[in-house]
Amino acid sequence: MRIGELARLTGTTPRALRYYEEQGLLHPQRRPSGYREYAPDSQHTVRHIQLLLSAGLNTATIAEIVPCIPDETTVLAPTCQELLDLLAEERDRIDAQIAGLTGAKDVLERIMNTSARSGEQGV
DNA sequence: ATTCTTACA
DNA sequence: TGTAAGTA
Repeated sequence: MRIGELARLTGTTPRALRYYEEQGLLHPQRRPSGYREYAPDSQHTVRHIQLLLSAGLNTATIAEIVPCIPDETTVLAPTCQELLDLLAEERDRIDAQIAGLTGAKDVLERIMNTSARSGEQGV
């Protein structure tokens, strides 16, 4: 199938699919016309990419994960140990972000509580 | 009508 | 990521 159909089937845009390819996430064949030719199962690959993207992983990391997925039917069945290690790192990264955001939120709340008592000098 | 590449108010 | 331009 060509880029337009794959985009329609996966709810993305041709633009995004070309970007994925540029990032080494997809490797469609080329027709003599120069048009990209996608395998029918690339549809599942794109879904996996979108899932990982929504988890906040960057394209470089996703490029390492995608080849670890056996059949395109499975929903990210962690096969290789490599994949599990990468996911563990991402989990830690997210925990770190949560800690950072929680800290930022606390700062704002302290400022708000101070301002609430009008007149006092905040922070 | 679609896709391709390149480039950017 | 959208979009415009100029092709194939």
